[in-house]
Amino acid sequence: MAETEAAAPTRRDRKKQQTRAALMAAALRLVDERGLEHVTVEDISEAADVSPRTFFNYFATKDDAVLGGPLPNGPSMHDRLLAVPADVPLVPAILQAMSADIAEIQSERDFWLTRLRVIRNNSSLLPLLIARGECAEQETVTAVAARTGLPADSLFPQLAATLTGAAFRTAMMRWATAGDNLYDLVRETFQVLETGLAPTHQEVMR
Amino acid sequence: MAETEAAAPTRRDRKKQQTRAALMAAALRLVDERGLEHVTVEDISEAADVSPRTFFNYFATKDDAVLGGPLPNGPSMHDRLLAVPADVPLVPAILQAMSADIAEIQSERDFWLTRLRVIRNNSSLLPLLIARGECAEQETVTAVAARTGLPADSLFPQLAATLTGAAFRTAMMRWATAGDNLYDLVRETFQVLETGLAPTHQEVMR
DNA sequence: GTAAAAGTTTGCAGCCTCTGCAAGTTCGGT
DNA sequence: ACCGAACTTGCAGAGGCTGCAAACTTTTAC
Repeated sequence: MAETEAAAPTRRDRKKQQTRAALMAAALRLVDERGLEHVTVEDISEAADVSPRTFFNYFATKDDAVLGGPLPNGPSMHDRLLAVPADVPLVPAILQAMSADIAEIQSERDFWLTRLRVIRNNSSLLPLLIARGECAEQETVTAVAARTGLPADSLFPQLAATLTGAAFRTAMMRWATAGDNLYDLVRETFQVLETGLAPTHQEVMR
Repeated sequence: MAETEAAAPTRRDRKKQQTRAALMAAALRLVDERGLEHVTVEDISEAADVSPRTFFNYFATKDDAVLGGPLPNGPSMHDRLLAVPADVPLVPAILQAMSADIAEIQSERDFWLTRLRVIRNNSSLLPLLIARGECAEQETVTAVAARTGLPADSLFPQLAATLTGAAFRTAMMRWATAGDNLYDLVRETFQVLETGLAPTHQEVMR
C-alpha cells in the first residue's frame, strides 16, 4: 500500500520534477556560457519558463540552482558504511560505501563534466561545494565512530570524514579535467590516504 | 629613506586602520550576539561610526567584515615551504611552513575563538573560511611540486595541498571547541595524514 | 461528473547587499 | 596658506531574496 503510493508519481510530482530539472539545466548552461555574475535569477527563470518567484520555491539561492541539490535519495552514507562488512579496512569500506554515488556521477558524465567545469570557472562556487560536502560528512563521522568504537567527537572519526571528503573532491576535479574512470581516481586518492602522505612511495604516480 | 616612509604612518593611515578594526570588531560582536541574518551592514557601520557606503570601502561583503582579511602579510606559503630544509619529510615541512600562522592565531586566541564560534553558529560563513584557505593551498601545490620534483598538475601535490588544508580546518574547529594548543592539534592531525588513515594505530587517540 | 480541498504559481512590495557616481571633507606636501 | 590627493558620504538603482495573498491547477471525496 505504502509502496504503491510511493511508486505512482502524480502529474503534480512529475511537473515539479520537470521544473526543477529545467531550472538546473538552464542555470548550468547560462553560467557556463556567460559566467555566474552575468546571469540573473530572472534569466534562469525565463529560460525555464517560470517566474522568478517560483525559482525560489525550488532553490534557496541562485548558487543552489547551479550546484544542484544533494545527490538523490538512496540510503544515507551512514547506513551504507555500516552495511560494509566489519572486516573490510576503514578506507576501502568508505570507498565501497561511496561506490553507488560514484557510479551515478560516472553515468551522468556529460552533465557532471559541465557542472565541474562551471565550478572551476566561477571561483565562488568551489567553496560552496566544499562546505556542502563538509556538512554532509557528519553521517560519515557517526558511521566511522560506530565501526571503530571511538566516540563520535574524537579526532579520528572527524578526520576520517573530512579527509575522505577532501580526497573525493580532489579526485572529482581531476576527473573533470582529464579523467576517464572516476572510481579508479577515487581509489587512487584513497590509497594515498590509507598508506600515508609521503612522496617516497608516491613518486611513481603520474 | 624608503624605510622611513614605511615606518611613519600618517594620520590618514592610522585612521584607516582604526576604522577597519572598528568595523571588524563591531561585525564580529554583533553577529556573535544576534546571528548573521539579524545584523545589517547599517548596524555594523553605525556601531563603528561610519556610513554604510564607507563600509564597502573596507570590505567587499558583509561576510568579509566578520571574517576579517586574510592573515596578514608575511612570506607566501610557497616561499615558506621551500625555505624548509629539503631533508625534512613533506608533512612535517608543511607543518613547519604553517607554524607562523598557527602561532599568530594562538596569540590572538580570544579573538579567534570568537570568530570560529561565530562561523560554527552561522554556517553560511564556512564557505568563506574555506575560500580563504584555498589561496594557501594553491601555493602549497606549487611548493610541493618543487620539493618533490613532480609536475604541479599531478595527483600528489594536489592531494597534499587539499588534505593538509582539510586537516588544518579540522584541527582549527576542534581547537575552537575544546583545545588548548593549536600547534599540537595540527601536529596530531598531520601525523594521521603522514602515517595513514587506519584505525589500527589510531585507536589510542582521544 | 462536480465541488471542495490541497497544492502550486505568480505578481507585488519591500528589505538587504552591493555598486557607480559625484559632491563634500580631510589630510599631506610644498 | 594653497592645492591636489585621498577619503567620506549621500544617492539611486540593480539584483538576490522573502512574505503575502490572489489566481490557477491538480487531487480527492462523494
